[in-house]
Amino acid sequence: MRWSRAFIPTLKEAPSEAIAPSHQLLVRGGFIRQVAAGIYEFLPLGLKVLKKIENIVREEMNKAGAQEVLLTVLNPRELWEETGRWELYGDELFKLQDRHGRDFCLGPTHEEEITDLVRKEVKSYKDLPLILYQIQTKFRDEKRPRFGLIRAREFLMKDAYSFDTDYKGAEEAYNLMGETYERIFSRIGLKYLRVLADTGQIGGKKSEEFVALTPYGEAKVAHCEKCGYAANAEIVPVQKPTPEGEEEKPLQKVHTPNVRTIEELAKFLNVPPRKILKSLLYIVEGKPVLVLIRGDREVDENKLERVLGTDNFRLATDEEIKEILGTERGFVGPINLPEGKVERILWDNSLYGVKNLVVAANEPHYHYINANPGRDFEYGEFYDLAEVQEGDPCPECGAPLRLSRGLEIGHIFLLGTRYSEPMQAYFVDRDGKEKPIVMGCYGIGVSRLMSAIVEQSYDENGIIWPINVAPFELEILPLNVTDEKQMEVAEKLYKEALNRGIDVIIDDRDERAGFKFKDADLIGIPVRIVVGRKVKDGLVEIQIRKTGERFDVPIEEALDKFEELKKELQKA
RNA sequence: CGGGGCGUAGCUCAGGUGGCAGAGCGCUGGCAUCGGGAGCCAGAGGUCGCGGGUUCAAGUCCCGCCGCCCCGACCA
Repeated sequence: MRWSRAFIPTLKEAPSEAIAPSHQLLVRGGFIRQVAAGIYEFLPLGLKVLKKIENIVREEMNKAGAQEVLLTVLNPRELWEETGRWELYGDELFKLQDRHGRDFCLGPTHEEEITDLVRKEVKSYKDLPLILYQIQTKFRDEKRPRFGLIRAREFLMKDAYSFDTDYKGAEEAYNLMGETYERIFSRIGLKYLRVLADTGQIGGKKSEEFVALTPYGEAKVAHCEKCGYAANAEIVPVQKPTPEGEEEKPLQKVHTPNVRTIEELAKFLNVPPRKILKSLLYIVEGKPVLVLIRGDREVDENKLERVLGTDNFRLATDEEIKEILGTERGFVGPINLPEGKVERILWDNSLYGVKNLVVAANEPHYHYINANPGRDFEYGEFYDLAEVQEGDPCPECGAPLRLSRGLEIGHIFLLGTRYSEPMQAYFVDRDGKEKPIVMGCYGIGVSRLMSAIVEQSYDENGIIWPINVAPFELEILPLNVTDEKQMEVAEKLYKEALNRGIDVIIDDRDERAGFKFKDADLIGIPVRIVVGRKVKDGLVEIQIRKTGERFDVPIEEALDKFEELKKELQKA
């Protein structure tokens, strides 16, 4: 490619709406452009990277024996009615009608369609096992699209589905996909964690996420350096503490004017937050539910959802607190509750066995000190509702857990018969009996990967692409295009690089050197050969984007040296 | 969906109290220059998000709508 003819609209400044580094750099580097919230165009450079990622995914999937198909974007409503997801998927489903008024959706995922295909064609155990996959654009009307490609409403996904005669086979497929994912993410050059996860809306028996470690990620993961345990924070159990042996002191009511938050209270009464009982009033399916937790802990609403069995809940508003409990925010507690007003009281494990607590009095501007559950008010049902914290004991070995933020780039599910049963995807087994196919499903966010890579690999000058996914492997940069000798050498190197099959770009624009260096850094080409004054001594300079290293080599050795460097960069 | 912010040139932004539409960068032409977005001269470029209202007069004040971004809950 000749830069003078290329469509690479780079920007000196980041657009104001971009916050995440990957979003800013992908826009500035001319990889993507936004059309609407969460909807992006891929420009030539962006598409090149996307295709390289896609091909790595494809190669590894094929190696694992999976077969590529291409399903449809437009899905008829009937298919989604069969699994109940036309309703369950909710507003995230993009719905539309054809000219006859028939309902369709734009596929957000393809369990329904693939199961439909397989149930029609697979009749016997002889047709199994089978793994099918596709790389296709998905549509989800996300509540909040964010951070460029990180959470988009239209995005490229690789989705795979496995079909087996029994759980043993399904588990083998699941494990095979897990290993395949590890190979894919390693080849792409990502630092990631494989963690246990919630099966969530998709359903099923078991699932793991692959999380790219980056501070801009949306997922919180906990991992144990001692035993290797790793899980999405929302499923990490937090154990009950050992009961305190402290002696119970007499209950005392104290005036706490306008002291509402845990921090204010801790300061005002000079007690540590862990000695404060925090009470949160939730409205669950329209009914008030009180959640109690230790002052130094936060409620994990994913855990709460599992305990409540519904996602239809939210914190009560100030008005609701007044109306239901007759008190104000900050002064809600389990003591002196008005009779029959609260549907249910849930205790977090963190409060187990704690003594002499600070508890709000359910009366504005008053708290109790030295309140003791069991003596001053009743214990209730205990549950694990707390967010895991850095240093909490590992559920496997007890060593302190570490917390990191990350970006979910892949997710594998052992589905079982969640889809095959309702959709009646049966096969006839060796024993002549009809049985439901046992399924698994496996997703990779292909376009999201592009952002994940950038999040893990950039500096103040721009992107640093791993060589396997870089838009070009090599840039040849003649400093002065009006210098005949320089151009002659640059052109010669360019043509020979093309002959050798190197993915190369030559910056043949009549621009100042600094300008061209800035652009090259921004778009992140891993290696460049600078052709400058030293050509008259038979030398060119090689520069490595990642390390900033630069050194002279004889012109005729430059491309050999590049190929050597490429191998090293692929290993790193 | 709850809370907050922002919409003015291609980009980043400035435009007290209502009174001629602005800057830097980019773009076009010219000059100069050629190892880190340097400089000089000249020029083009606007439905001030959209609709209504108040006013002699609205980018500015009021009402409604739309769009985009951020925090929270959900997902690859």
